[in-house]
Amino acid sequence: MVKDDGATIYAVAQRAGVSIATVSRALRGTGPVSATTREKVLKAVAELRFTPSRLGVSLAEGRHAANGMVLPDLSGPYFAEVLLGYEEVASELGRSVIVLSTRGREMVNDLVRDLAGRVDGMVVFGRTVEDAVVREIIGTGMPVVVLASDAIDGADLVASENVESARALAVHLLGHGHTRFALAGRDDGGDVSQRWQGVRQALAAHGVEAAEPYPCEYTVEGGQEAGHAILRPGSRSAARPQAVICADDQIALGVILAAEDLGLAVPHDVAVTGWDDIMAARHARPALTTVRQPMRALGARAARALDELITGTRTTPAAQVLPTTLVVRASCGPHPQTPPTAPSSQEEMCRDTPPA
Amino acid sequence: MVKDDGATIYAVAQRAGVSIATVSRALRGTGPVSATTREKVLKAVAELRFTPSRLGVSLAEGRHAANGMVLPDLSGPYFAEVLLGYEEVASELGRSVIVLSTRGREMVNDLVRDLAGRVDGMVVFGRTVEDAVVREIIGTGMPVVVLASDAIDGADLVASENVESARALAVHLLGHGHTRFALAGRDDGGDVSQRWQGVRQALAAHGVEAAEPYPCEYTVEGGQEAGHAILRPGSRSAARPQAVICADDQIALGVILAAEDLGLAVPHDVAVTGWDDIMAARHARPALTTVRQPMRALGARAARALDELITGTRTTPAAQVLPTTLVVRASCGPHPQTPPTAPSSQEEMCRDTPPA
DNA sequence: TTGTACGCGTTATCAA
DNA sequence: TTGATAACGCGTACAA
Repeated sequence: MVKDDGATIYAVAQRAGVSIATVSRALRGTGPVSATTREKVLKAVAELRFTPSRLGVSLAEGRHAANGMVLPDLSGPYFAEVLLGYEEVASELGRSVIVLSTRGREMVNDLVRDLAGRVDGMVVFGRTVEDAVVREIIGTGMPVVVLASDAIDGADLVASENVESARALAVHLLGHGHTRFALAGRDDGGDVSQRWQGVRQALAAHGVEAAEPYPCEYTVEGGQEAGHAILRPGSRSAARPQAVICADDQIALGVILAAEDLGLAVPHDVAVTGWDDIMAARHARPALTTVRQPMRALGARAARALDELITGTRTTPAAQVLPTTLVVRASCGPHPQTPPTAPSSQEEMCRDTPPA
Repeated sequence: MVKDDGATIYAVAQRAGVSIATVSRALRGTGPVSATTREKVLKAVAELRFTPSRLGVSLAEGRHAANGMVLPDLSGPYFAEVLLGYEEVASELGRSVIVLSTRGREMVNDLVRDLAGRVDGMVVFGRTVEDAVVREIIGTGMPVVVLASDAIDGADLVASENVESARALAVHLLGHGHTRFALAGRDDGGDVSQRWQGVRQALAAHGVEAAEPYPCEYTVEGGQEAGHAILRPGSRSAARPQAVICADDQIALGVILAAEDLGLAVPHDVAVTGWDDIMAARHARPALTTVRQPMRALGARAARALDELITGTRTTPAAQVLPTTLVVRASCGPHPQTPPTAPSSQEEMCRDTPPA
């Protein structure tokens, strides 16, 4: 019965003394129905608590009215916020959202293929599924939007700007006089790759070279581990780095924890920066200097782009890159040009207001 | 075409020179098929890149192989973590997850009814949908698990313990010598009601009475607003409260912000506590004393309970209440019995390790 | 071991 | 204005 109300359109038709075609027309207003007949139908519908079976509708209409989203993980604020923006718009557009988290799951390919069978289009976070599988799905004609990654042929891309803001971050740190840098966060070949690239370019332009990124996970624990490895006396390089640039805020929080463990003061002994501007970044002490991503907007944009592709409003793939904001707080060091007593004056590029 | 590969089971049957019944049997192993025939079928399947239409399968099988989750919001770590635990288990059980966030949406009832047509069962967070609608859905025979709320007849309940831990929290604060308490967070008639109830009981047992909870939203901004209202000189009561117990961590972070705004030191001038133990709670300064909820476990338990109901393993509704942990950190005041130089010794009931 | 035919619940076309 | 009927794509008794 696929748990509906049990009542089918046939039951309604019988009860109203009409044909199923008339019931359908009366209900969706797709064709002429006399007032009298409509009355009878609606009455029968009410009495039987009839709700059209979603399965039947989808089969006949040839669409699911549902979108998918494939993300690597739901822990941490970043993906949840993107999903939030996505669901909000998708729902507004009359589409349900099916989520698939691939975190450490096997059979991801099969799960994604199954998902593809349930939706009219899907958003795929970069680095969650093999490119080959994404291409395969695109090949079936299904609209796909790739999120926070490099473009894939035939799919839309929605990402936030990485290289420029990474440069700006690095330049800001150079302005503090730092010359020994460490990077924390596994190079994922996607978003983070671009960040490291931007950082390296900016540093190189000033004759500074950073060590290879420490390949940790994007979690607080991963950051803590990285922090120990990077900051422990004589661990990786001769001299302890003066600044640790982290691939995301969670790593940065972990690095700060590690610094505490080692008796180092942030930012006095070592500067630490993050990326994303999650809630904890603002409330941590020292508050995190970071790069704010428009997380909800990413999801919302992806939802709209996907809708265009599905409805056929647009047929050629497009790419949109959303701007980010450097948020300077305390963790990168004192900003002498302003009195340290006024906390809000620690912000340079952006006031420390909550994200819109 | 509902965007599959386009190839239907008929095409496969024709190509393999067999009937669709044989194709179906060969593919799902539900009946005898000769090795030779199977070969032919698989060959045709591969050549045509055939994937059974999910719609057809669902229609024929009479099930969606999908579960729903209705939550009020996806912002903030709490709901995302619960969803994570839910999706993880559901996926493991071969079920997709459709999410519906009701945050400030109209037509919630219709959206929930639509969701009901897409799934074999659903988890509903308390206070997201009118009880009448939930009952209506239960009335259709659909398995429902209510999350973090009061029980509803005919539905399972999964919640975390509130009253006892609220008592413990209040008692701990009383132990600090505080006698003037304020509560921040709108009484929602569900989870939070229970917390306020527990707090009040414990305080009353010591002859202390708390003011009415300040009815703010469960966000940092809401907490900040509440903090100002509560802590501003001469605002609500004659004497400023010595402790502000907040309905969740985000509110608590906001209250701390407000205290800073007003030039008050936490915990010296005022103690602040939260609830949930989100990531930011641990990294805030002062670190938040809070009550840790097993967020992922809540989602995971709900998924398993729902599965039991769907598969019929269990037919009578059940309720499970998961234990919580009081996590004592710095925001509730100094703990003189231990040297303040050892940060980890600030924990009484629970070491400040990351949640499992 | 294989094939036929029906059921699942709609929408939509076409004839009346 | 209405009704019969053909899709839509599959699973599966039942017959062969």
